[in-house]
Amino acid sequence: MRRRTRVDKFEDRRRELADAALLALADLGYARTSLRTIAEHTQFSHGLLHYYFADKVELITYCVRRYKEACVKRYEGGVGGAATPSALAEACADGLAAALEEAPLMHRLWYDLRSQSLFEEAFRDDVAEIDDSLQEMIWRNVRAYAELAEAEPTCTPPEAYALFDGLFQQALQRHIVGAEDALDDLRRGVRKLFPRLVS
Amino acid sequence: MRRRTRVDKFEDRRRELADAALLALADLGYARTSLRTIAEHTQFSHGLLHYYFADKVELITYCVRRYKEACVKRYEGGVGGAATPSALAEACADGLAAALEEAPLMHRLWYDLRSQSLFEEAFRDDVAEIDDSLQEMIWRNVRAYAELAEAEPTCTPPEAYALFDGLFQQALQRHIVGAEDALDDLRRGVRKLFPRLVS
DNA sequence: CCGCCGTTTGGACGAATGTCAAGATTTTCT
DNA sequence: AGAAAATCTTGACATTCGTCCAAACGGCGG
Repeated sequence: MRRRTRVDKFEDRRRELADAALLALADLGYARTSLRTIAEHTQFSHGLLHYYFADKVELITYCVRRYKEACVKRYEGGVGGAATPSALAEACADGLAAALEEAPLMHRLWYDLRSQSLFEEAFRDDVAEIDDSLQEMIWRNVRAYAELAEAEPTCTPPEAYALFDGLFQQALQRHIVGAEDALDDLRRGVRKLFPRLVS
Repeated sequence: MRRRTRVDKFEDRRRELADAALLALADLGYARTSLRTIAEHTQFSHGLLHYYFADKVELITYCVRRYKEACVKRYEGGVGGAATPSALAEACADGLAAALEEAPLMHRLWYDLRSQSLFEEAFRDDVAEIDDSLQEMIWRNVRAYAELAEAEPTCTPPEAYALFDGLFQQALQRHIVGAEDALDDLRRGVRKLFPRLVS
């Protein structure tokens, strides 16, 4: 009982600090975010970060894992109630576009961290896990589309994920620089992609 | 005449320093590359960098432009002598896979810089230019494929680029972490993508 | 040979960084 | 209430960063 509350409080504060760190990272990007700027996004001083995290790498990796939690929670609902193939494609397209519109800075951070993981091995495992769960999410949709269309997928799960991710990343780029048709183009591109991936 | 040689020497040295900087950036990534580490990749001292470049941003942007030069030069040749659609697709697939295998660290740097451009506005214009030329390169191939197949492209140039880029980026990720089938999967993915993009 | 001018060096600067520890403060338990 | 444990602040440290500058180097025309 007592032990429970103690570790729980500790973990709660870790989460709180990580969430603040994620906001700072989303604002400035990995390269420009220091521990002190992270602390400025909280109500605490910078020294506290080293009470809850051994060093900067542990903090960042914890942030990445936390981001992943929110990510899979968001997408695991999936698009269940679609009766026709095109309805499913449209629902998926709207979902991706909504995700982009809702939190573009978080997705920008995701691509930043994924790039960083190619240089910093400490991030690779967590980033790979997130990539896997995103790939699963995409594949569930492709498989569901194929079933509704009474066809078979003509691509592998990594292939499908790469294609969808390419569309999403480009849309994010254009959305961030202010292109107003980025979201619509993303929706259109996603809708058109589904039929290209089944027999 | 004399003036020519002076400015030429100046520009030559700028190029030389930028090339060394690109090697350092490819090694360490943007976030971890300082002016002193760049200087260590040259035969000169760190002070010299400020003789040839006003500040770090100007150096990096110059590097990005220089990278672009090499990029477009490499791809502008294109795949001219293909008689059948599948031959063209295979040539393009081999070209992209070869580019990845030949200089994976440079491509890693490209994706790093593209991510940075989402945070640092100073890089955006140069990055956008490179993206445009890559998009053109992809579109030339898609159009050529459509002609050989006596069909019409069913996608826009940005769409095509996004899809190819998604495949390439994933292949790069997997290649860098040591996946041995990354190159083969990239070739297969590219070959299969062409027929999906024409009527 | 000297003096000039473009080049290069190496050190210095202030600011910012990650890390750490000692002390102050708050919470918790008896 | 008082002791013990936790949480948090504060200031300091050694480095490293981008930037700047005075001095030294080197080739070339006079």
